[in-house]
Amino acid sequence: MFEIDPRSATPIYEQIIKKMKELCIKGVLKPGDKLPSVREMSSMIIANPNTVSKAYKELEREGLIETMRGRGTFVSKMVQKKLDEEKIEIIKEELRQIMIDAFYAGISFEQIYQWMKDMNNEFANAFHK
Amino acid sequence: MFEIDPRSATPIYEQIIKKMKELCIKGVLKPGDKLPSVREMSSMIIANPNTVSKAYKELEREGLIETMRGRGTFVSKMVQKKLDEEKIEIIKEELRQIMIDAFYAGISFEQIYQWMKDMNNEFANAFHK
Amino acid sequence: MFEIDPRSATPIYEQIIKKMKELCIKGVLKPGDKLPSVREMSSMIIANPNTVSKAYKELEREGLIETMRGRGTFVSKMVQKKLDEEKIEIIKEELRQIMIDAFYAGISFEQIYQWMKDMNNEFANAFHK
Amino acid sequence: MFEIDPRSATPIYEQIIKKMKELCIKGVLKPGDKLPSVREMSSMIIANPNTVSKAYKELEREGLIETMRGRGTFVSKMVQKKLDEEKIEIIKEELRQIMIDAFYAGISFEQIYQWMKDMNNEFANAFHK
DNA sequence: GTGGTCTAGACCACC
DNA sequence: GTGGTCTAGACCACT
Repeated sequence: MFEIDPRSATPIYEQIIKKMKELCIKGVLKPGDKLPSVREMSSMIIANPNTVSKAYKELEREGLIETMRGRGTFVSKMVQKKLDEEKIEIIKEELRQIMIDAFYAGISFEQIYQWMKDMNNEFANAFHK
Repeated sequence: MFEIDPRSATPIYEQIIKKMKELCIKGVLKPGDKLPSVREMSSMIIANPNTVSKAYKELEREGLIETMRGRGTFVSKMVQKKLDEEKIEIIKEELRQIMIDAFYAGISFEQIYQWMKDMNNEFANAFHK
Repeated sequence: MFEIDPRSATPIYEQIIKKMKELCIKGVLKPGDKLPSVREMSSMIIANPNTVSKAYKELEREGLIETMRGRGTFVSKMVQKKLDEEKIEIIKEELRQIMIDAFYAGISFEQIYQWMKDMNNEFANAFHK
Repeated sequence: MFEIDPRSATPIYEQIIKKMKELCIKGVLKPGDKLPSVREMSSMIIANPNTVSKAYKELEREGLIETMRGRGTFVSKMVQKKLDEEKIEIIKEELRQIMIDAFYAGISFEQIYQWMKDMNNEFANAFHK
């Protein structure tokens, strides 16, 4: 369920953030659910508590999770999808880069579109609710 | 034409690589075209020559450009789109991450698809040739 | 009337203290009024009794409330405004910090002054008696 | 010029942030100026590099400073005072709390207003430009 | 040289 | 029990 690759080029804390977002969007983690404590998680994935803490703080800053002092960390009830112009521009640029990489890797336009549809399915059709 | 952002989180040498690929796919740079020399480029974008050199070497390794000793660096004639399973898997993972980020940024599925089509247009319909 | 935010970065016991002071200065709580017991309050705001107790003790130490053994806790009759040099210096530093934050948040000097006047009104003109 | 109190209740990294903002608003640090490197600063104030780094990152997130990879950290040229509703509400609440504390400390309304004007002077009249 | 990431281990406040 | 802060020291990528 929670796999982290310590050898990967992407930092561990980022892997945690990504995994968490994925679990939330897939509905595995629901609003109000308690997350493993920093120490629990750090021993689960064999990482330093500070590293987990860093991931949790970033997720909190983004509004996906909330920490209740002395009680633990929970999935937020209100995930307000705020339209941040700057953020949108960044995502668009990332998409452009992927399209370029995909082209050079010989991936077809249709293949990408198919992947997108598959992913939306995986995400419990999050995009069409 | 060649904008680099020294403040960006993505390394300068990577920005150069990306920009190069984009110019190639858009048709601004055509096979056989001569690239600015490392020194020219480094003074153009105000970067360390080593940084530019690193980008050129990586582009050469990927087969997009070729260095002719004593004559300069040129866009390759044959850009072989090699189907590298590993590379494809990486791109798919990146796409998944973009889909997740897009969801939380409030971007719609249709918006993403529209962007993709626009980009293909920008890229001289590279995907449908 | 008595809202506590368990998600806030400021500790719950501190939130209670602040809220109490606010209710006193606004005249909602008057000298001699009985406060909810620790247990009542803790169930009202869904907090640990120890947390409420800590807040009450601090308020008593500051002289705002008094505990009558066996009878309960009451708002003090004499709130002596003691001029503590150290305390004043702290408040001045806090004000300086707010001014800096306000500047970077794009808040105008006049806006701050207006807020101050509004708050004095809220506080039953406590400052001008 | 850069005094940090390791015994203070406010975390060192926060003290750095506050000091930095103050130096910027006072004009001691000007847009484009280079900041001491993380290591320099950490030895200057006798703190751990990680602690300084944390402060720098937060300042960067807030847009006051920018880091140029491998070159160092600089005061931003564009300090866009973005009107963040949430942030403004927080500042207003902090101001309310200060007013309450000031009242109980026996500080007069006029005294606070005078302080504000003095501070604006200190800040090179930042509020009235 | 610069900052970014990570670990190990410590102490503290809050609940 | 929880997370927040800090230190010491390490390794790495980028310029």
